[in-house]
Amino acid sequence: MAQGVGTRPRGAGRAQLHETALRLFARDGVEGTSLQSIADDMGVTKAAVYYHYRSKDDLVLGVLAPLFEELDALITRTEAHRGRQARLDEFLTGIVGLIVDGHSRFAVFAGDPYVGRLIMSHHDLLHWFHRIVAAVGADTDVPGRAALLIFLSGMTAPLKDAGVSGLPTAEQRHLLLECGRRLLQVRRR
Amino acid sequence: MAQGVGTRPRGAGRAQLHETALRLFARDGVEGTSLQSIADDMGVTKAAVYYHYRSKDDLVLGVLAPLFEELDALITRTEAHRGRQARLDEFLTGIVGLIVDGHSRFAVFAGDPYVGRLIMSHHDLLHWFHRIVAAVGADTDVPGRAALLIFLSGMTAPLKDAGVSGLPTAEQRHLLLECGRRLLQVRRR
DNA sequence: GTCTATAGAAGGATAGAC
DNA sequence: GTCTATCCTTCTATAGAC
Repeated sequence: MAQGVGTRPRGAGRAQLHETALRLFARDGVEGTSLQSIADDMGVTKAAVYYHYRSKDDLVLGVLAPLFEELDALITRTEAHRGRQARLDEFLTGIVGLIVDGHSRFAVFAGDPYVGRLIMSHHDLLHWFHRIVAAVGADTDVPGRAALLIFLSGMTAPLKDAGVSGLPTAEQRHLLLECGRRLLQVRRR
Repeated sequence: MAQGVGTRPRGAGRAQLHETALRLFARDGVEGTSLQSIADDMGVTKAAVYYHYRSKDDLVLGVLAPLFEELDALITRTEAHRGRQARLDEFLTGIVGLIVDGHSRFAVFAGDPYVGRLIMSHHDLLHWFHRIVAAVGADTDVPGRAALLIFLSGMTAPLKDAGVSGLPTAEQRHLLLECGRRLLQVRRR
């Protein structure tokens, strides 16, 4: 069956490259991972990597691309709800799912200094963040924004803990969701 | 006045080196900061940096050293309290203080992949984490540990937000403390 | 689609003059 | 305490054979 644009079968090598690169990025950081080490891990040479992407930056963006799409869809879904509580719930559920099932893509996205700078100059991370902030109604509310930031940037940490990563993913989701709800619950003065 | 061990005045250059290195580490990540760029920023040469530290790893540890001492003191102080609630309170207040007043030392410590690996092989980060976990009584409690991890690793994010970093430090402390309390409050089933 | 070979830049680190 | 000069390694990236 034809599966997309063009006739060329878009290599299985590409999928393996994504998988390998993501794993090393998550473990050693993007700047701590050379194209050489990726190639070594795959048992090929650097030049084989350059066949798929013409620069390291491109590779990083390529690896993160699926996350960008899912993030975009989640925000759109969130914006469709009415009422802050409903939006918060949709967003939290969705983002927790992305993190637990995302094979550490989110950790690389949110935790790596190199990625931060890269995104800032390509996709504009700020645009997404503003949409998120507005979608959950935290744009006029400094404490709310602070809580959201803590959650977004801290959320991936428990998954590296042995006691948590050993749990079934359903429980991981539940655990993170609990934390998110506790942290982001609106407070009346 | 004699001020410490030895006769040599432990240069003012060293203090400036610490300040510069910390600023660049926080902005670009440790691996994204070359000794060359540090030297350039200070208006000296690489060799001048090597006078103070014999390797980059040593420089990183030197820059973080004050944090290690403060962290150690805080944990000891926390362990002295009786009752989980009192310990949690002492710890939260202390750690928030370290982060707000620490000139981004904690951000580099907790957020940089390079530092993670470095500490693992020198000071043993795990030892500290276990002491922290035990001190606030989260060692047998997986959800509690997850919440603690989210807080410790996410806590520095709001301070990079313009709306938060513009506040007086007293309010920043209050804001973070609120989030910590909400997140770490013990839940009965 | 994968390889060898190599260019060219940048990084960490050292020796020794001033 | 800071400099110049240099070494060695590693990195990104390209050219061109198979």
